[in-house]
Formats: sequence, structure tokens, C-alpha cells
Amino acid sequence: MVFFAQKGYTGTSLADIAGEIGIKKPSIYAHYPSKMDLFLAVVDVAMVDYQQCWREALSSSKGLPALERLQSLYETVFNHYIDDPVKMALWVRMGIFPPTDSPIDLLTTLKSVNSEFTAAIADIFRSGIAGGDLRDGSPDELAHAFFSLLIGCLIRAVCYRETDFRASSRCAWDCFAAGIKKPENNPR
Amino acid sequence: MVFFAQKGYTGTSLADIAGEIGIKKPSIYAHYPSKMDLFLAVVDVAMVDYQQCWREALSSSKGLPALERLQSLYETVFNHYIDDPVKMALWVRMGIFPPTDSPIDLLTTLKSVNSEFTAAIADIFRSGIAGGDLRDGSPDELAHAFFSLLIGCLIRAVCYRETDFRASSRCAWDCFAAGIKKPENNPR
DNA sequence: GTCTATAACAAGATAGAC
DNA sequence: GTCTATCTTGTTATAGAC
Repeated sequence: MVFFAQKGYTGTSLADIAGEIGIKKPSIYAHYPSKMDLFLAVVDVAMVDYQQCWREALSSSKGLPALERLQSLYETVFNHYIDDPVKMALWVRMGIFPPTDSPIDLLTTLKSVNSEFTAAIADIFRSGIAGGDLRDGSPDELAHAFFSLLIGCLIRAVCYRETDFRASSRCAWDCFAAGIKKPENNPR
Repeated sequence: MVFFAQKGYTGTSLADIAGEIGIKKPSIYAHYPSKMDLFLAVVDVAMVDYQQCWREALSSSKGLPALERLQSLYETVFNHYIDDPVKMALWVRMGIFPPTDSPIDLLTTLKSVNSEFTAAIADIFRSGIAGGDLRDGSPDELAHAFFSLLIGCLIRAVCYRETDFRASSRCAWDCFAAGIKKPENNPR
């Protein structure tokens, strides 16, 4: 929902939401028992969308060499969010600043959802290092670096909405890719 | 202020703040004409602190070779925030999700503050490329990549508070540094 | 400067008619 | 399911005593 993404949980009133969809405030309670339940339903949709995005990206890139696969994942997830600023803003907000009085621990939930994908990224690094394509290093730390770059680029895109960061984010990836690639063996 | 960082502007009540510092709610109005004025004063402190951090980091690293200077800046700013999670949370929140009903455009203000430092980083890239230390590329895009990695690492640190990301963020920098460095000229 | 008291208001939530 | 009307709570803000 647009309002939760832009104004946050406490900043959004039920009157806002009701007006958006053309009904009056009390009618919301015919669909959701409370504001928090409505919010959690919205978050749930975003969470499923996030998981689908990653799972599809992982399965469709299966078999690629490590570096190309990482780039494919980076680009797929980046494009998934860069084209939908509202979705991205909601996700960033929930991931960093969930409402403090939520009945379930949203941060913990999101982290456990994410752990599936950080583990997958770490595995790709592991196999790339084992295969000699990638420079040696800790797979977990490298996965952290991967995610840091990705969310850093996405967040700058949220923040500077008027600028198109596609090219710059591609540049960021190119630098990172050059840094994780195993240096060519100098002939002789 | 702790509450603004943790619960945001709308999520923070004046009663919270008054209780924190040991006075009663109405007494706040002896110091600030409104809640928003109080908030803007807090933001102003954070903004000055941010500028000081960057300006000191820039001046104390003056004269270093481009790559070392970039690393010095990265580490200085990272450490400045990693040691103070509240300060970091406030800064991230204001930078991404400022209150929507602020009388001044906080996002624009922050961006103009930041433009001084993105320009400085781009200049360092420019001179590093000219001097042959760094790989060729667009200085502005490289500066974007630098900031993306930095705030990505910081935001992951906000999010996963229980994990110490110092080592991992150093790893992220090492990858990036290896990627922006000019490849050694293969002898022969 | 800080307090008690209170006004004015907005927001979440509920009851009951249609 | 949706509405009007109402209740309750929490919050900003002000007035006036100490």
C-alpha cells in the first residue's frame, strides 16, 4: 500500500487508506480486524513478492558460472525494485524501520527470510572460489559485501528518485566484479 | 535524540521525550515552540556532526594517494557511525524517510549537504585516474558506487545490530578497492 | 523554568441502522 | 458491506500558578 511506504505505519491514518480506495473509515473493519492486521497483510504480500523474485532469479540463473550468476542475480533483483519505487520504499522501510509496536518481530522475520538468500549467495561464492573463477575469501563476508552493494544502490535510488541510477549501479557492479574476479595469471 | 531515531517523528510523543529528560510535557514548550522545531533542532545537530566528520576526514587524508585516501575516508565515516548506532539510525531515517509534513524539504537539504562530499569523492577518483593509479571510468558513477557500498554496509549494520560487520565491511572494501585499482601492467 | 490543569483535536475502534 | 454517529485514547498546544 502506497501510504505505508511513503508515510510509515504511524504516519498513515485509516482515513487516508479508506479515501484511497473510495470507502469510509469504518468499512475497513469489515475486512481487517485492526490497522495492524491490515498492515501485516500488506507486508506479507511484499514478503512473498521478495521471495518469488529471488527464487526465480536463483533458478533461472542455475548453471551459469559464478561471476555471471552473481551479476544476473544482482541485475534481476535491482531491476525488480528499481521499476517500482513504492514497492522498494515499503520494503526498505520495513527492513530497517518496522513499527516498534508490532505484535510479531518483523525484523527477525525478514532476517530469517533473507537468510535463505544470503546462504545461496555465499554458496555461489564458495563454488566460484573452489572452481578458480573467484579470488579467495570468506564466502559469508563476500555475501555481505554483495548485499551491501545491492541495497546501497537501491537505497540511493529511493533517495535520489529524480536521478536514473541504472548506469551508475552497473558501474558499481563492474567495480565489484573486477574486485572479486581472480586476477589473470600473468603469463610468465 | 533516541526516540526520533528508534520510533520516527510521528511515532515519538512529547511525553516520551519529557520523561526521558526528567521534566513534564508542557515544559518542552519553554524551550521549543513546537514538536517540529524540536525535531529540526535534533536533525540540525546530526547534520553538523555529519559535515564535521566528512570535512575532518577529507582534510586529514589530504595528500594520500587516491586509493589510500578513499579507503581512509571509507573507514573514517564507517567507524564514525558504527560506534554510535543511535546516531546512525537517526541519520539513515532522516536521509531516507524524513517526516512527510516537514516545513522544509529535508531530503533536498540533505542532498545538498551531501553534494559537497560526492563532488569531493568524484574529484579523488578523477585525480586517481589521471595519475594512473585507478582504472578508467566516470568519476561521478564511481563516486556513486563508493557511496552505495558505504551506506549499504552501514545500513546492514543498523539492521543486523547483533552482528559485528566490521570485518565483513572491510572485506567489502577490499573487493571494491581491488576492482577500482588499475590492473598491474603485465610485465612483457 | 517548571509545574498542574485543561482545551482542542486527530486517530483507532465500536455500535447499530440500512 | 457500507454508512452515520459515537466512544475512547493519545497528542499537540496553551493558560496560569509557583
